[in-house]
Amino acid sequence: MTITIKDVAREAKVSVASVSRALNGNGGVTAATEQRIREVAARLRYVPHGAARSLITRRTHTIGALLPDLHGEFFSELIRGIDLEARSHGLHLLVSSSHDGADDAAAALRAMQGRVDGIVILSSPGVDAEFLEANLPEGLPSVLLNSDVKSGTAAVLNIDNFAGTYAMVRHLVALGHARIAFVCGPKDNYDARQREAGFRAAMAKLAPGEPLRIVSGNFSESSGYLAARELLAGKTRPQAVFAANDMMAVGCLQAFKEAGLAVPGDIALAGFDDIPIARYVTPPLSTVRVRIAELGKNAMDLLADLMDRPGSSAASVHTLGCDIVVRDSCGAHRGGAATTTTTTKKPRRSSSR
Amino acid sequence: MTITIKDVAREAKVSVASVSRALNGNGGVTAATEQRIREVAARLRYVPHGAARSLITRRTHTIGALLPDLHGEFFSELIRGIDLEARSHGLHLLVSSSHDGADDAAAALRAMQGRVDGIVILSSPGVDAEFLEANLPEGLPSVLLNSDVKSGTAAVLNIDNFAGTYAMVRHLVALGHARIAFVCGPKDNYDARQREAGFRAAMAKLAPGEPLRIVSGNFSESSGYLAARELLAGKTRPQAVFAANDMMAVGCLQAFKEAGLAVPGDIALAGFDDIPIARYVTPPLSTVRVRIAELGKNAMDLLADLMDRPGSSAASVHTLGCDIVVRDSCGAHRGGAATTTTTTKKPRRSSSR
DNA sequence: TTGTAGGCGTTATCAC
DNA sequence: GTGATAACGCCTACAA
Repeated sequence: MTITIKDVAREAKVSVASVSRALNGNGGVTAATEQRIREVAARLRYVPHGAARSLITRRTHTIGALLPDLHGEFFSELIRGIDLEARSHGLHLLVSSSHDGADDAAAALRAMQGRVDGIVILSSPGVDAEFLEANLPEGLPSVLLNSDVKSGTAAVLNIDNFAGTYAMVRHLVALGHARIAFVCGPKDNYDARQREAGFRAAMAKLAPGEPLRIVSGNFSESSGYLAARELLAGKTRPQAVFAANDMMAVGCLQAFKEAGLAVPGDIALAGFDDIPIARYVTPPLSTVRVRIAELGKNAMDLLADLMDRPGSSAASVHTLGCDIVVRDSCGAHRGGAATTTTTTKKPRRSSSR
Repeated sequence: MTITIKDVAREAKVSVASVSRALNGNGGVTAATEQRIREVAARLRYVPHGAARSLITRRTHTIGALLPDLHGEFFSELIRGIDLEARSHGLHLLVSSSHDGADDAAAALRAMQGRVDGIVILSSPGVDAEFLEANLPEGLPSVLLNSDVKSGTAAVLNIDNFAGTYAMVRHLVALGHARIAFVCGPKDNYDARQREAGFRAAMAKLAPGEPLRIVSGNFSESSGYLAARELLAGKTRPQAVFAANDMMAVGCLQAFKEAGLAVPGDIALAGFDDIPIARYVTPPLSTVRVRIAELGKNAMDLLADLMDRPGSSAASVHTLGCDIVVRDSCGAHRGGAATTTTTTKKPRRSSSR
């Protein structure tokens, strides 16, 4: 059937050991024999069997990505970023999406055993500290994304949701909008919680007198639509609405249009994520840009780092900053974009935040 | 280090054979011992080593996906579709994107040897019949997507670009637009070629007298913008513009707006793909919907089929139909949407088209 | 029912 | 420089 190293050895009249040496360029073989072996191998279209090689080498040259779902811009961009960087490290990518919560994720994690050299895990409701404690294979280098678990063994990389939200509120306030309402995301989502916290902190500091107006959504367009209707039904209409993600902002936009409100004339609007659609709605949506592909790239780099020096339980926390991108939806087109810098916190396990 | 079947065997005071039997549920082991073994395995957090198991089992429970790139809606939706169906077959997904052409793809294909049970290949310029002949591991079940190569060993699955374009032209003509211009895609892209062919055929049949107006683009938004400017610069302005994909249509839309033209009042516009953005531009874009996730699902099903009965060189050609979705950009909102049916051609290797 | 042993395809460690 | 041969972790005859 499929041809093995033995076939090459027989054909080239050498031992399998020599074939291995020649093909792996480890030296210890004459240029002449190496040449001959390479020719035979090429002629026979010999390709080493990955699993067999991994077994003895203890390396798969593959990293795993465990995601809750593959739906939407965020995930595809993230995978793209990871993949791009993985390639440049000479690594392959095994993706696994767990739709059905923690059990599913646990199974996926098990299946990765012996198939990957490291793993990137995007946190999701069921995937918390104790889950990882129980299911993460020991000694497997891993990077946690958008998670508040402080793992002793994994590196953690987060988006700076807090600073991003804060910056956007500052921008809105600077534009003269003090009565800002917030459409928050699902409570069990880490990013959503951070964004809401950022909003609360920013309002407390930047618009101290204003009563907090927060309505709940679930990151979906329709939930944004509903939230906007709820806001519009209130007695005092907000001057600006800040949605915790772009899709909800798009939903708000729809509701505003239906209500005959001009954006930003009658009401300003801002989102979070900067998904491609944000640029194409009318008016173009001001938002907080998350450089998702870069997040993936950084995660991969972090992982590669962990993989290079195994055992070094470099549990570290990193944060990727985000910019605010000003378009038309919150009025007063301005040039600059505030940028949150990327920071890295070293091992300190204290609960500093 | 990582714990193996031997550790479980020792701890449970049985042989490795019994552990294997117990854990794989093959029977031939007392309920009592199985119970004990399972407990020990759970306590030790034993997880079989994938590579080792694959080596003897000859199965990896993994399929590979070879894509030219991971950028854009199309790829992410495709992966999603594949992944979803792969999961339901109990298979994992190894993605590999080859950015640098054929050599890159060849390397990726080699690396998959022994790591996957089957493979889905999305065609790209360098990946043609002879490439596959040379690089596709023999006996590895494979499905080709959007490709015109008639492989003897692989199943082929295509979008019905031809019928989709044809249907859209019919719709435009029915709306009273006879002077339809076409913005085509890159010449080295299979889908692009098919769409142009569909347009030519449709125009010849449905608007016989009209001179053909075709300008070239490359599927990018900016190329669409440029193409529209070129069209507008001509002596007679077209009544409708049909872009070979949505991103180019979006570019056209921008150009029309800048030229002070109302869509669809002054000029109608249609695209192809139905990417999410299509719904959010103003006016919403009429387009030909490609059910990309379904394409991925079907590809996976085809592959699973091939994997089930190995050796059966069931080279077959399948086509996935597409609908036209009518929004506001081409005038006269109508309800229904023409649908191209999904067809399957059996083994016939003749060049029927 | 259970254990022993051989082999999957490769690399690594020895001898020669 | 080259060739046996022992791992790597697992499954599966075959024997007990």
